[in-house]
Amino acid sequence: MEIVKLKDERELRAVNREFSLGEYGESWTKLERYLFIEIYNVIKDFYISRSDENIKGFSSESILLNLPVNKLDKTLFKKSQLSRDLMNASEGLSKKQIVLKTLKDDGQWGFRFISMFPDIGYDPSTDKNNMIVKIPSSIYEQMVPIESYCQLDLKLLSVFGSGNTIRLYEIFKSYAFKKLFSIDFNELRKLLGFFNEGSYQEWKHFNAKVLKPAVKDINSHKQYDIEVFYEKRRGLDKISFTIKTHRAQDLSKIQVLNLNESIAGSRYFCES
DNA sequence: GTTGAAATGTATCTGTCCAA
DNA sequence: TTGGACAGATACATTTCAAC
Repeated sequence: MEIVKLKDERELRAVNREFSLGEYGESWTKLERYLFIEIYNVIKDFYISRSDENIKGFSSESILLNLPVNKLDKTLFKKSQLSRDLMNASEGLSKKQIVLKTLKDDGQWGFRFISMFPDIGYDPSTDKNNMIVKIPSSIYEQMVPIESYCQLDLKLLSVFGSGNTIRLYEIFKSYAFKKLFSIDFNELRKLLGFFNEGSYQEWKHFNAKVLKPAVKDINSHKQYDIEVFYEKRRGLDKISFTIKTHRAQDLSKIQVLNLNESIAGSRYFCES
């Protein structure tokens, strides 16, 4: 695993804590996660009125955005293989979907499959500086409730060894403002997606294979962000977590944008 | 305080999957 | 083909807690 060098400047990303990349699909490569975060960042900047320079179009149906290729963190790509890595990660993202399933008492299944990035591309002959990403409204609407945002350390997301750690880091960060919070074992399994899969039904297995290694991983980088302590009393389902923040983050810059307001310098297409 | 059962923690092994 | 990550099972050690 890559060792993070101690630097003062950390790059933070605000991510809606109700909308986790850890929940959708089991296998995300690091580059797919990274591109997801960068796409997310463009949308977040737009919705908090920080920047709309990368928004090509916006309607009630979808949002179309530019992802500047030259601003991507080159250290995450293989040398001289940026374009190929980018294509592979984009292809991976194009296959990601949100799956919503419900089972009624009478045995009937309800379902909805939504592609997260139905149109993602890069055409250097047209625009060599930007990738184009189109996101349906049903996806980006899940991204925008600003009051639910928490700030994630981008470097940490790229360094964590497993998806379990990333998802738990997101969960811990979303509760970090509380300092102390409790959650039932099965509720935590649901958040991690294990409940539906039926995995880790016993606490000792869950603790040994998921929680403990993830907390150890997160705490090994505590100087950049948070340190996690937890306790589960015998016979109780409740797990008590204490989150210690070692590096304060500035939340004051995040503001809520009223979507009914007109956007200054609007170049967006409106729904007909 | 002692005891013993139950719960929990830890170490280790096997098998699977995936990327290099 | 190989090595690493991970899930799951098992055996054994340790801790907890209620009953006495």
